[in-house]
Amino acid sequence: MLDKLFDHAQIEPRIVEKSKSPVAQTVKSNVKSDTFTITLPPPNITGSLHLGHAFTSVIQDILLRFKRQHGYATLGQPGIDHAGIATQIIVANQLRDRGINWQRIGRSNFIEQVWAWKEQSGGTILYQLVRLGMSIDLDRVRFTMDDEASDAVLYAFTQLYKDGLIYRAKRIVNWDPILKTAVSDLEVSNKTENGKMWYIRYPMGQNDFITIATTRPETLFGDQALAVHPDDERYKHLIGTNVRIPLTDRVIPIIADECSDPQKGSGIFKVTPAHDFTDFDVGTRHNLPLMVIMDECGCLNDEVPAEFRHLPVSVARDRVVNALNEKGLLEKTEDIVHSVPHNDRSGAVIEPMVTNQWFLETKKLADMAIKAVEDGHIKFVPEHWMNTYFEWLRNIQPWCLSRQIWWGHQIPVWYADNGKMFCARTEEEAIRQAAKYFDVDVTQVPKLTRDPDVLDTWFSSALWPFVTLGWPNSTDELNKYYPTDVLVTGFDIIFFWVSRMIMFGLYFTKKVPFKVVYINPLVRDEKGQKMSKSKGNVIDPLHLMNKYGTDALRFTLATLAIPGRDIRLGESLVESGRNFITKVWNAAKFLELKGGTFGECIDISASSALGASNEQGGKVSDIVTLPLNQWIIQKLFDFKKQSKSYLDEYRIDLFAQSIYKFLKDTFCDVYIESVKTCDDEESKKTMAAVFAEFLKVAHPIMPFITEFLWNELGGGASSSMLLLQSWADVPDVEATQESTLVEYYVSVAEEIRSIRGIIGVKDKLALFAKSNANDEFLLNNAHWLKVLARLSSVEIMHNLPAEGIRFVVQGQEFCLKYGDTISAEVFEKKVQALQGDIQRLTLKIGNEQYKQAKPENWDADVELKKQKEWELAKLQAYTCP
RNA sequence: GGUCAUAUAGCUCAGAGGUAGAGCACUACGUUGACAUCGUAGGGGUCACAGGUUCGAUCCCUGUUGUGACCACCA
Repeated sequence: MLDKLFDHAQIEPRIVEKSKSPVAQTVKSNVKSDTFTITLPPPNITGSLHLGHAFTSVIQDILLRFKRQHGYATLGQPGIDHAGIATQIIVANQLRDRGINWQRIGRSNFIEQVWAWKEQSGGTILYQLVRLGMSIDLDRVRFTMDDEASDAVLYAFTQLYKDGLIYRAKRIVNWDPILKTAVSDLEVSNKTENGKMWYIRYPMGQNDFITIATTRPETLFGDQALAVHPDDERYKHLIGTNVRIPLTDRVIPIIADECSDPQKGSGIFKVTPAHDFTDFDVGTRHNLPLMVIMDECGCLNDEVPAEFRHLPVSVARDRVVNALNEKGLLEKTEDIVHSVPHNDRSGAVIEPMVTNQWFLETKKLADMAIKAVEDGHIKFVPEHWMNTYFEWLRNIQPWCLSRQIWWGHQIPVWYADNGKMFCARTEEEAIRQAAKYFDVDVTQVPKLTRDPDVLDTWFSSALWPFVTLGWPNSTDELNKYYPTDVLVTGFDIIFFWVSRMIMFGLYFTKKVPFKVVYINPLVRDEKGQKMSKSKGNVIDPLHLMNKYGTDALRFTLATLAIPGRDIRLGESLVESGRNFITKVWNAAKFLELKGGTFGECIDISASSALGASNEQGGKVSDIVTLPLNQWIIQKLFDFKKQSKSYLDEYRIDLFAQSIYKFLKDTFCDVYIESVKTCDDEESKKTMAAVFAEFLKVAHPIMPFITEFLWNELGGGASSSMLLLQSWADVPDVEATQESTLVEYYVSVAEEIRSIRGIIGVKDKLALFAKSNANDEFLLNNAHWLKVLARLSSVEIMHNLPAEGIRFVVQGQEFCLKYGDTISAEVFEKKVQALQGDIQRLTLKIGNEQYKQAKPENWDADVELKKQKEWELAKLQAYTCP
């Protein structure tokens, strides 16, 4: 006996436990050659489950379960990411809180601390994902810094180095003076701030000067030139002459460069190649020296006059401005609003600075990646995200790979004292290379020093889809599961991750890493705000799961998986999701009450009699005789077909909707209500069969309740778990006459209900139907029509009574008798509605071109108009009290 | 400055070239063989605006406006 409500807290853990082995098994299975693979985006080891994870995960799991049910060898590859900078910050802060300075304990001690922390907290999120119903095998969890992944990273790096795509260069990068590392331009976000524009006079000759505008006066010590536009009449004559940098004795030239915009500022700009991105390019064009005037902490260094040395930028700026002012070299100051680059993670103001870094030449890789999508080898869902992808790749810059932090994959390059580099997967190999280079025995090689930098976290992430399957070794798994099928992720990491996986996938494996990129919407709060800890509007998925059940949360998220639109999630939505789960539960209770079980039900699977006869144009009447049962089975087939096609198109939202509609509108509202009037075996068995099929279809979205009911109502007795039950085969059957008539009388019932609303009568009504070819059917099926339409009796007549409300459905006349009266108001309303319809139809029918363009539609409209006119006439014939 | 998305009921959002839909909220009624975490019914929309294509546009095209996001620039 089922309880009053579904007790998710009790049942969910049991189902999780029970599912482990079959989930793991389906990965190993070699029965079927078809595979389906999703590499789960590895969450950070610092992470805990938030709604964004929950949402992405549910979408992935729905796809995984759907495919697994259909017999695919299904792999959802789990893993976690070492998240270089993010993790280093967290562990450093933890040490600080314990009174330990992370820099002082040294690199190897620090890394030991991170590993310890990883062991302790890493992976919690994976258990949370399993609670969410993710059908993944935790024995397969990989880590982006495990031994295999590390080897793969070294392999990839050395390969790219050998191919000449990786190089070390002194170039301008985004420098974070707090973390003391380079960061990628993707990690930099610009914040709009109030600032000032200073107009500074650069002395020229004896008494003359030239004015330039800048927001960064403290960088003037690094200036190498002033630039004007070659066609700017105001300054043309100055090109080639010199000016003196204020506060110094250094003299720099005035140069001509196209990129100077006469409209901006004073039309002249100072060129500081070592500390500004555009200036770097100008400097390169004009062979200007790179003079770095800052240290790694963002303080001015010894290149500047003594009084400004070792000052942080902000302090130095004020001092420089004051000094300029005192010397009369500050012309004016303007308040402006401008954007300033920040690092989100550390909060630091980014200083563009020239440093030695490792770069990856990306142009060729990007071209390959662009082509793969252009040629349709990779599809984006929704498609428009392609544009974002293309836009970035077409303007791609070299990828700065190196980070000056400790936690990560250390760059596999060793230096000899003379600066010679040896790139190798191991130190031994580097020594061998050095021995060859120095032409000495390996034991005689001078001391080599390994590059202290580590790789950008996304380097290892970019290899993830194939590293998790054993690459660079040619493993069975790699051959079987790669390329993977779908990548589900957020639009915010299209640049960081998606495009880089595609580049590396194509480069290293010569194959696309995945065939479809499903970009899922961003989860926001009820007001449309981005959820964030600082705003305090974060909804904890664990809270929702505890309160409403995991199935409720999954169902709710699924209904919201609308492509191309951010979703707003409030608790009330999950509540209505929970209500639907309860509805499923209650339908099961009714089936149980009726004595229906899955062990004894009509076999409507593909192998059944229907399936066999289907080849000869089988009909549902071959397996059930009662019209109601034929009808519901036909509805079920439609539902299954529709559901599958929605999932094939990644319309998870419509899939959820079709589950909702079938269960509620079709199965509960019509079928269960009608079947209450039937006490025969066939109906019981049909109901059981249809509900069993429903559970199969609904399973990917609500695995817990469906699995439980499957077992509870006898499905588990004869076979394995629901998660392995296929609902793939849907026979293509023609509607039987009986089921068509059921459909028809259901619509008659709907019409009666709406009339009842109009006349405002609640009592049971007597229905008279004009005799026609369906008389016998109507008599035999009046029992359920009476329930659906709340009728006291159904009678067939050749001449309908003169009194009562007349209506027509598809040409058949009906009359409803009632004791009450119609109020003048509702009567008038109905008349107006009919008149409006008739007027609209008259106009439409009068359109000669319409008649010619769509004759079938036109005929239907003519018929419809006749009916409406008839109905109106009957209504008006009725004397309104 | 560039790109993309988006505008439909009080709210959150589906939708199709030919009568505008759901859920929530609201109103009324209701415990009739599962279900009050419910049922039955109801009110409520110039489908942002302006052009164009079409016999017909809320839907397709163009433009405008609002909103959101991303990229770039920022002397």
